[in-house]
Amino acid sequence: MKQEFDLDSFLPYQLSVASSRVSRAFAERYRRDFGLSIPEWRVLAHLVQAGAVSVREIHARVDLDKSRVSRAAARLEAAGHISKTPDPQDGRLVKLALTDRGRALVEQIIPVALQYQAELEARLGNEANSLRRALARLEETT
Amino acid sequence: MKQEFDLDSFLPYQLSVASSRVSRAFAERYRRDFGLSIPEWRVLAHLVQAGAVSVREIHARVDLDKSRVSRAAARLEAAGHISKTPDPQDGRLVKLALTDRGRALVEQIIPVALQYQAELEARLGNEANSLRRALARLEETT
DNA sequence: TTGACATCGTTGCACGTGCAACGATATTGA
DNA sequence: TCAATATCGTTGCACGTGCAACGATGTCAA
Repeated sequence: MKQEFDLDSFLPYQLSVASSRVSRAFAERYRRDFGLSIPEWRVLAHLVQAGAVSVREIHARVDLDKSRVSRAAARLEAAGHISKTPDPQDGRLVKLALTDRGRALVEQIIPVALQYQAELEARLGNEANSLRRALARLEETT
Repeated sequence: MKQEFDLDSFLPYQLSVASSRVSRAFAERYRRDFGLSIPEWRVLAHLVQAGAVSVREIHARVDLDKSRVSRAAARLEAAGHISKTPDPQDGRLVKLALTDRGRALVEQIIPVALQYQAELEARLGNEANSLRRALARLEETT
């Protein structure tokens, strides 16, 4: 039997290509405007909604290896965007929290992020909600 | 005004997480069973449907930087899965082609790939086609 | 109390990647 | 004809990442 296989219609490939293009474009935007990498942006975005939180928690919630979180946090601290303080209850934990400067930065980025999302949704048209549903389904069944 | 932002419902983030999980799981499968990386798999998959083809062409068609294609091709040649021959018409081009051994390998991988895709589609249920449509829409509007 | 084990965050290391530069070859235009 | 320019594939390099190992701290059971 003849082997038929079309990479272009292979779902994992389509997903990977779409994702890397979207990420690259978005990453370029906030790298240029704010000097941030993707892990740094994820850490900030989580802190703004979760308050003071440990590296471990971010690692678990945001799909980043703990070493990535650790290094992102180190850079963010060096830039004055977050503070790192040992947890008084549990000396193993390090609490990360936004500084005022960091919060101001995040509040600049969020509108840019939302606008980029809106551009994506405009490109997707009525498929936008389908995409969200499908991705949510994948998330649930992991 | 209070800033509201939920990373979990941010589309680029959802897309990135879903994609990296799918890719990681799939990559692990054919790394373990066949010793292949993602770029190598893409090169093989393209060769099986396109015949003898240049590095440049694969680079353009398969969303891989040409250095990645070049290195993947070097490894595949070392493993005896493809041949690299200079194009007689244009000395700058290198034609890549599957060897018999490479073709036999690809014919082993394809069923595994299709099965993994089927598992994904099973998880997605009736959202599978939505996802395909949405990804196609993103592809078109790039 | 204390020893074994678990968890946290950091770090060393190997590796893959993106990007730019390079030599080699082709093409183009004067 | 030949100099300028473009294209192709490879490679050097800097950098980010995943993984494992580590020291420090905490937990738990004997």
